[in-house]
Amino acid sequence: MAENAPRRQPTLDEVAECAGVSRSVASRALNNAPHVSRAKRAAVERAVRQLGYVPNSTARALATRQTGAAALVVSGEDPSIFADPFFAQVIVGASGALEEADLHLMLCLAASDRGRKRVGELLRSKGADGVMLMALREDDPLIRMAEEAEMPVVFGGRPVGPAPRWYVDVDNVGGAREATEYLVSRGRTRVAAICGRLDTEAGRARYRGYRDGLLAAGLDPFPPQEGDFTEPSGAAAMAVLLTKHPDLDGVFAANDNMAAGALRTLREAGRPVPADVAVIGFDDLAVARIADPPLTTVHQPITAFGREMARMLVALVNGQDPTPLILPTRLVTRSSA
Amino acid sequence: MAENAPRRQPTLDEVAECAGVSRSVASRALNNAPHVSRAKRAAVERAVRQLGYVPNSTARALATRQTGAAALVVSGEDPSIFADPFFAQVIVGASGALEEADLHLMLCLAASDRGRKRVGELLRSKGADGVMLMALREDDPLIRMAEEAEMPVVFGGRPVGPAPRWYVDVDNVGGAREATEYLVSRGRTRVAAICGRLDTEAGRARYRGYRDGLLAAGLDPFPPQEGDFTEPSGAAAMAVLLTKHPDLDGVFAANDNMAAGALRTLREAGRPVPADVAVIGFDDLAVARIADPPLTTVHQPITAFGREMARMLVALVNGQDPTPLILPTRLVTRSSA
DNA sequence: GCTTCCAATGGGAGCGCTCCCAGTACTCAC
DNA sequence: GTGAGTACTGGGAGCGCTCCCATTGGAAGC
Repeated sequence: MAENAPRRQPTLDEVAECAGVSRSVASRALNNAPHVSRAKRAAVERAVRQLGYVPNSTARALATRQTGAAALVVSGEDPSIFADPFFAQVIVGASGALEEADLHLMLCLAASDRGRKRVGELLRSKGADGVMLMALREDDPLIRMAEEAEMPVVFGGRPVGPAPRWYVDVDNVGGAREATEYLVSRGRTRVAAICGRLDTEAGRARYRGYRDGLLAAGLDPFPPQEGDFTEPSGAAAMAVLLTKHPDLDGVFAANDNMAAGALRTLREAGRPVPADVAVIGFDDLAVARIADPPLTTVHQPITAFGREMARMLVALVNGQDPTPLILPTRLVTRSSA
Repeated sequence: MAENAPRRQPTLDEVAECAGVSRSVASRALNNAPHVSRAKRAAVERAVRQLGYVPNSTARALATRQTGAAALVVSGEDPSIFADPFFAQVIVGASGALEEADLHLMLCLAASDRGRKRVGELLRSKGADGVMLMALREDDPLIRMAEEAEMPVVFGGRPVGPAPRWYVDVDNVGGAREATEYLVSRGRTRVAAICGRLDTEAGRARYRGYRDGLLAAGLDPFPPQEGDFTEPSGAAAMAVLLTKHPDLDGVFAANDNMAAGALRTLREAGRPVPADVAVIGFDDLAVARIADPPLTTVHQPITAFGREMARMLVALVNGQDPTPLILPTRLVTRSSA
């Protein structure tokens, strides 16, 4: 009669019985722990194979107080922020590093009150062993949540305000400065900036780098023309700049999406790039290569960024105390500047 | 002395004690179950607030045999497949639907033997309540794993071979056919195809649609020029086509990435688009709008695709038996054709 | 031959929650 | 006043695993 019952997954007890050992021995054998004789170890392995046993991860999690999962939280005011290919690359890197540590990846788009509330509960209910936080804005409620969670937290990109204990970031200031200096070195003197959201640290830092670069060359920085890191916002910002400063001859955009938008606006306005206006981006996403003309841009190692963030979290979960990391950028010259 | 101990999260027992009720009553109150007096319900709520109690999700999962998580598995031979912005949009949709059902999202890039093995273990160890499978190739080992997992499985896009019981797909044949017919209606008579991987159902179906469209118009289909859905592969395929069939006047690319690549090759070859060669894509990703000229393409509702996939899985998890779903496509005309 | 020591063993107590079920108290109809 | 019915209540048995610890038996040392 049990024959037709929906066959449950076998349990450790059944494996132990089948192997003629106690549950303890079976458990130790399974976890490659010492104090198991060769013979019994073999017997357990046989039983595992015979019964098709796989340990129940939930039960294990309860007993060990470790879930075997890490959460990657992407903040934002609406989920479409995640459509930026930047995040996909981060995930590729993070996923690889987590795989090495045998952790699963939980992805949380915290882009609504509901979403943020769920993240809070995930953290407080010990639903993951640690968290990676990205795309935080100034006074982001997630910052508090993370602090209150008694759980390792790694910031992917410093938040606005005091630097957290553990983070991975990119040299935003340096990269932006290098880009601007490059523009200047190519003879541009009226270089405007399409900057990213100024309620993010990346947005601010890149504008600072731009400003530093111009000041160092004795040129006047333009006031920030703010976009939100999307292509349309870049196109719009470029249009405004063209009206306000028709004589500009260079543009630093705080990311490639906005640079692509700027390119579009310039094309529509009949301002040839780079002959008339030089454009430079930031990120070195696929769009930089596809754009017409191909974008000169500040490359940042996005996959490495994700990887290092995950590695830092793994270290934290293992009780270590890693140090913050700032990844270098590098200028990639193509045709737009 | 307990004062200085690292304060553990309070447990249900402590909440119960603090509220002066039994654990059972506290549990019922927490889950809004019946058979709890107003007074005790209030007492429990007060205790919860006072102690800052949050139920431990692992313990709950063990007791209920439900993890509260759904896995999204992206197959592929290397993780970079995930860099395709297509997946990000799917995730936005899926994430929203899962949020409604209060499920968390586990993301698995099964792009190595190790990765696939981990997915297998996730499924068999009951690490999630259900799975969504995407980007499967012919004879993909994940198909078997999914079958063997005693867990709801939804396919995002039919796999090559017999249709699974539950899937969400897009009308690939119809969309490709409409695109091709559009090209023909605009007077193109020598229309080539840059098709996607032919070991995926989407790749095959779109080629079929292309072929059907040409045959219906009494024109000869070109043999498939295969790419792998990436921009460089599209550029390469276009180069080959240009050599083999210099007289072509239209190209149907099986996705926007490859269409963008084709555009690049055509530009470099000095073949104006669409004057000389008309190009049409598939997906309607951001790149289609950014491309120069902006791509005419087959729009598919990607976010809805993700959402419906997740909803189907939720229905399955709730014991319902949803029916497969095929989403419509729609031609979006811009300038490339 | 008798301690000493240690690898191997298995019983049992959790981990923190849900849920069955027996028991209690109370209302209401007759 | 009695019995049936009903809304609460809390004890206890799991869910499937890990891990502490007391126990055992054989090898090693004298």
